[in-house]
Amino acid sequence: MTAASTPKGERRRQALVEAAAELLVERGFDAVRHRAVAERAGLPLSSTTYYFGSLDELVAAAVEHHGRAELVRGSALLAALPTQPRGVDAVVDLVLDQLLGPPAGERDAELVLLRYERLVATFRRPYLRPLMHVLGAELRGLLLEVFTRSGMEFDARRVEQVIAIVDGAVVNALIEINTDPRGVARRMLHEFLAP
Amino acid sequence: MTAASTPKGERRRQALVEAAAELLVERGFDAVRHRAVAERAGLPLSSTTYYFGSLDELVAAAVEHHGRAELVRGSALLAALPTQPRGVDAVVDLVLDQLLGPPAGERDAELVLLRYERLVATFRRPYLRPLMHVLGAELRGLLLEVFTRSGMEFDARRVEQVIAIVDGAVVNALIEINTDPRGVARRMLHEFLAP
Amino acid sequence: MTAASTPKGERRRQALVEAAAELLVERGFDAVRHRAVAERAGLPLSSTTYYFGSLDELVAAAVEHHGRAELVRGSALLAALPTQPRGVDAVVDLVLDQLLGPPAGERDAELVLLRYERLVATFRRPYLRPLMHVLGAELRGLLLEVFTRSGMEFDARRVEQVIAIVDGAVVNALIEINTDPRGVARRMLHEFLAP
Amino acid sequence: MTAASTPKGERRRQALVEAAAELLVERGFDAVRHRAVAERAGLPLSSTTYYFGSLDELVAAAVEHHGRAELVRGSALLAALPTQPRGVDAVVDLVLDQLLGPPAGERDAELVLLRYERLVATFRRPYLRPLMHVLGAELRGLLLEVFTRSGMEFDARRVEQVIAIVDGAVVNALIEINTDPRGVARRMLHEFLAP
DNA sequence: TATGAATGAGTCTTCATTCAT
DNA sequence: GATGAATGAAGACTCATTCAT
Repeated sequence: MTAASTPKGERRRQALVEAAAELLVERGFDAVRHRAVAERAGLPLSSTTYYFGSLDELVAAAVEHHGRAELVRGSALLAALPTQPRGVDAVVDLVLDQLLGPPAGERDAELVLLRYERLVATFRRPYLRPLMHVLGAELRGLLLEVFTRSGMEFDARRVEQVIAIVDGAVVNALIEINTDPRGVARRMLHEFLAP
Repeated sequence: MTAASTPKGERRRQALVEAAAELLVERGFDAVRHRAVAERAGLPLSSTTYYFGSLDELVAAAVEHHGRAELVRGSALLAALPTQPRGVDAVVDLVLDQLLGPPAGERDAELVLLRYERLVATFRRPYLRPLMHVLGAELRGLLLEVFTRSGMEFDARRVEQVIAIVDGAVVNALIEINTDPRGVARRMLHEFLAP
Repeated sequence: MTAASTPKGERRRQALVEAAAELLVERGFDAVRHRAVAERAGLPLSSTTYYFGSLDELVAAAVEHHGRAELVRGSALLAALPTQPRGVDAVVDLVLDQLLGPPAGERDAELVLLRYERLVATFRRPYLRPLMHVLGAELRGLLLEVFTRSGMEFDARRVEQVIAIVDGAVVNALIEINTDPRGVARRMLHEFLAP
Repeated sequence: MTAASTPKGERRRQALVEAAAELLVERGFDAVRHRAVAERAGLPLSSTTYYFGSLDELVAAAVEHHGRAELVRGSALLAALPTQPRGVDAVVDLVLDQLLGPPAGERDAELVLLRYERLVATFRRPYLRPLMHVLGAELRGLLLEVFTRSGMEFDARRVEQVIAIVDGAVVNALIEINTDPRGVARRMLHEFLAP
């Protein structure tokens, strides 16, 4: 159903979005240029402006691409999560899974970074705001459910605190040479939830 | 002693740094360009490459300029702070003064934003790392002293939590339209310190 | 009979011509582009190349559209004009009605401008020449009749002088800020006819 | 004194202006593009934006180049003109020399055309207005002097009529295949001055 | 008969950096 | 020590036209 039934135009558009999304993680917002995207997608330069009215649109699509993928993954994790009381250690990891994505791998740091780059970048790119709000709301929903299924009665305010702790920890860890944002956040969140 | 005894070269260098620093707050890292800096400083274009080996050096100088200014201000606040027990409300404000700068008006958000833009930007600009570390260490020292003088026995770990709470709150507030990062951080920090 | 009996193709073609004609007055020859025309007509982009072999054809059609409309209006004015001796003042106005169109308000200048833009543009657009000749001949016929019905025995040469005076006056008035080509032409023509 | 003492930068700037001016006569306003100008001048593309802040500036310089050259030529003719009574025939030719430039040669028509293209183009290019006013004023001064030295007491109004007659005649002649604007204007002006 | 898709060529402009003086 | 001059590479975006369907 993918290759066969997806209209060709839609496939090319998708290829551009993916190319842009890759550049976004690898080299940041500044790297998402018409030329770079087209080359990576193996498509002519003008296809970028054909499928996207402006570079901003393409950037937004790339941000959304990542955001959606993260939410899909988060939802999947949640769907597989039985409702049962859990200890702090377990909950902390579930929270990090939702907030920072999969535990590790090659580009762990880059992928985590992107979550904060886009937050900060939104300030100077108002066109990202609506998208970021939607993404943020869905993430919070997921997180709330994680707590619920773990037997913890957290309200929205408490969830917000958890998010703040994790994000604050990560943002400050970003300047380390061999940064381990996940590790730092885990420690901090653990202390917070089990003082 | 300043104008008279400072060598001309040093003065011009400083003018460039200040111009770059202004651009940095106003329009972000991308706005720090040779041309823009030189024009704002009222100096010839090539003075930028004459005094700074590359644009990165200039960016680093601008970041340092802001960082140092913040620390100077923070130190001054601290110097004027009598040692005496304080309630949570008072401490929260002192912390925010150190972490986010003066309560401010006009460009409050921009100035706060810069603190996070540079944190996040450091990941892709390794040359900023040493500087950011020094700056961070000094800030933490200031913060620790604030707690000490307020009769609170916080250790480094606790300070780190406070920083995380504030930074996490702010970073998430950055996507709001009429963002009030300071207000959000105040609420969150208050809940954290006086649950 | 118009909407009902006009074949669909012919109607769409006409819509394109009208869109092009609008762009032509509003923003000049350069503004007549496939995209702009199609968008304004609310038709698909490729309909422009489908109904017109090239952009030039479309431009020519737009020029003709205006030229014909002016002649139709001029003929109507003439048809309503009783044969009777007239003073210079009255004749001057009748001439201006024919040469510059209705006294107008809002876009007076733009509409007048077009008459000269197309004259000048014809030099570099040979494909407009035959059309411009036909249009010019008909206009001269109208003008001659105006004089005749006003009791003035002007020959073709005299008509040519009148045209020159008006056109020369207008063309020179085009560089004024709040240009009043009609006013300028009226004064000049008056002096010419009643020295 | 030309090549030797003219600073190099000024020479290159001049080369660009001349290239632009050539394109302007040969192919009209639309042909004055960065690429085309740079290529014709044998200079790198970016030299065009180095010497001229925008394409408009370059276009204006090209227009001024022609305008000034015409005035210089007109002044020279005038300087060589003894004060003495002249017949209509002679005066007509002197007027045409001033208004249309040298009698003939290769690109006669193109050069004449430019005088009207720029008049008409000014309407949609407001930045040309001041320049066109200055040029126009100087031309009128020249013309007035021509009449004075020929023993004709023309006032500004009469001069304006003469200009209108010539310009109107030319503008209408521009649509002819083998256009002879000078000839047409001569006949018309003659009739006007010696009816 | 129509049109959506597509693109190569070109538009103006910006910029970091080099270099001769 | 200082800078005006210069430019290759790249930036976002536009457009007439072609073509498969």
